[in-house]
Amino acid sequence: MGASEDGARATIRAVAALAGVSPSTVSRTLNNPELVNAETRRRVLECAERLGYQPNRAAQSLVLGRTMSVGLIVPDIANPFFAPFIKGVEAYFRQTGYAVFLADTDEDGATEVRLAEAMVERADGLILCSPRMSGMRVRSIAAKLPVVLAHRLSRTVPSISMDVQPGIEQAVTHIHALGHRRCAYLSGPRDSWSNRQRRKALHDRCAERGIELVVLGPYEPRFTGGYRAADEVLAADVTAVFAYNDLVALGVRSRLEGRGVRVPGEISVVGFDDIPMASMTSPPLTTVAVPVPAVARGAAAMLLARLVGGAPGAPPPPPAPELATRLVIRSTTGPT
Amino acid sequence: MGASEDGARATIRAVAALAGVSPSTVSRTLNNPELVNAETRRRVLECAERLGYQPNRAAQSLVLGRTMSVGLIVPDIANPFFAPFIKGVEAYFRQTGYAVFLADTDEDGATEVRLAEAMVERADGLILCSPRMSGMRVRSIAAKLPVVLAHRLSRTVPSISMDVQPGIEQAVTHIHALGHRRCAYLSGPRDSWSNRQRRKALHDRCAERGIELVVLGPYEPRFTGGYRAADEVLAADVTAVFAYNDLVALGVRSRLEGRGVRVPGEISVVGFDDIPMASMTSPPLTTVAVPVPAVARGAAAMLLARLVGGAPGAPPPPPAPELATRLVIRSTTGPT
DNA sequence: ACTCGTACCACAAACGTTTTCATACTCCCG
DNA sequence: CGGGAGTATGAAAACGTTTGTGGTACGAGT
Repeated sequence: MGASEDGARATIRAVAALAGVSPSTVSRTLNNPELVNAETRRRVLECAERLGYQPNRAAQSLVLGRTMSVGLIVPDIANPFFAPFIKGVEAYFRQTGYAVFLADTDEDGATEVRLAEAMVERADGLILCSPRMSGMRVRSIAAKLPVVLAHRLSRTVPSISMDVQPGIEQAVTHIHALGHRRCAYLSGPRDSWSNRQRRKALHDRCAERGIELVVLGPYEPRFTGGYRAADEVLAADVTAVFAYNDLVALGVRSRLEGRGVRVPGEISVVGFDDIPMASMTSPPLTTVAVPVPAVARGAAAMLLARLVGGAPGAPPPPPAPELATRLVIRSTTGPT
Repeated sequence: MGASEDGARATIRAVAALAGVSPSTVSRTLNNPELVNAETRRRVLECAERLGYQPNRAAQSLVLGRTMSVGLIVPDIANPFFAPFIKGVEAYFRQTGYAVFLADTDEDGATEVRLAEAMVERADGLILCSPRMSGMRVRSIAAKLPVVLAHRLSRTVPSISMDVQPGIEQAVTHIHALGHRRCAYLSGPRDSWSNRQRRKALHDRCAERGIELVVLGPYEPRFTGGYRAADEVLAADVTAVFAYNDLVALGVRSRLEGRGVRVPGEISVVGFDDIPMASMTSPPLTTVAVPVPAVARGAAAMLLARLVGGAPGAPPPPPAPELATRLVIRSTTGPT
């Protein structure tokens, strides 16, 4: 770093003075190089380099009216389902010069709203991942800055989600083929859009095949939630359970085993998400895999498009085909 | 939300005009209320409320010279060890009005440096979690903005870490008591400070008790790393292994089981970190628990102190007593 | 030689705050 | 009744950029 730094950061004026030009010329060399003479450009660039000049972000933001950062709000960083999502979004924006603010709502709707409101001041755009807040709230926030919803679809706000149908179709077919006729769905948070999605799809597919589906819960979408669910599952007299997500599935399995119930011997368990852990436990979990990185990239791309393209028009594109879910059969499902 | 918003955000001038005062008075009402007349204050506040006025962050940053945001750089968000850390830091700063930028280095030293450099422009301070970069790099960055190191100790830069000794002491005692005399350490990333810490402590304690310690690796600190390690473990002819972290421990256990080796029947496994997953697998993992939330709070507090208190003096305080690690005995360790 | 065009650059305004300094008013005391 | 001490407010500078407007110099065309 061949910069001769005297503690204080170099301003544009300093490099202008050093190069013997005006600040505007420096600005232009940096932002519209083609507008300045080659020789001047060289000199300015050299001086900027020498002083280690970095434009002041605040000043830029002030005049340009944008902060070059975006917000990302997720329900729970500790939930392994969101890690690849966060990584995906971050990776995408890294190349674009945008920084991303991350916030964690602790699965709480009120916190979510507070955080989103706070983001309005600091970010140019916002990605709401699996938001819990009401559609009205979402619209109110979307009115203040570009928002895209991930893992939740909306007609009024650009949004992206995976297509839950194929995976659930496959799961129900699988369970039906194994001979199960009475199953349970362990539901997730009541205000979660994806919970409603999953429940409905499951309900429809089961009905089609004459499988009786009892809905249990809601349970908190963590390991401990599944733990709680297990006892209610045993009371419900079912031979297979679909869990809201893998964490819950893992929880049930663990508790079931603790109570001496064999999985899949006596009860089959199907998870949702296919988090890394799902393949690591023994027995590994049968689960519906979700193309999280694709959703993440999609969400990021949509937001970026709204950020650079001025037109707020263009209605949300339909879920792309690569966003389909699919069943991954491992070892927690077996014949009745 | 009784704001009458006409799309464009209200400026301080707008509320000044509405309240019939000068912008300076509005600014004072908001920042030094005691300096303005009670009646004026009431009126200004009301007008601000009515317009939904929110000070423009960029403008504030520009004049105040601070951005009210801090950076947090971690090696891997997907690693469950870091989730509570991130949450802890975020929760701490949430109350202080600072926002936190999160970045993920993908366990890569070069990426880490790049990200840290990028943070310099946008944040007032920086928390480097388990940094891989060289001490020189760290100092170079610390020269540009307040930095605190977490999970790595330094004499020149404020830093905080847990005390690894008690946990390792307990683990070695435990393993020794179970009759093991030849063990392996599955090392983590070569450039990781905590890896060196753990290896050294382990080495010393084992030597004291006449336990032979063979060091294997390095392995990448994930599940798959442990998978790879398992085969080398079998070749090393040991009866117990200490893994760099829980993910690796889980990986070995899984692969060992896959090769028909019973844990803890034939080989005992000790992890490190006590991530949530450690207690969920079967058998649950014996591991050295790390007080991550305490470290997170400590790091955040140290950074905040440097941010508000002007004096950069005060040398880093020694690790507080509550930051001790401790062994959690579960079911992956047993007698030889 | 004069004009016109082009290429390059400087000047200055603007972005929305905070804060210093000055001013006007009020009140109290001598 | 005049002056000094507060108290409350306004005017203006400053923070570091970007960008529109205008001016200068130079070459070419008539």
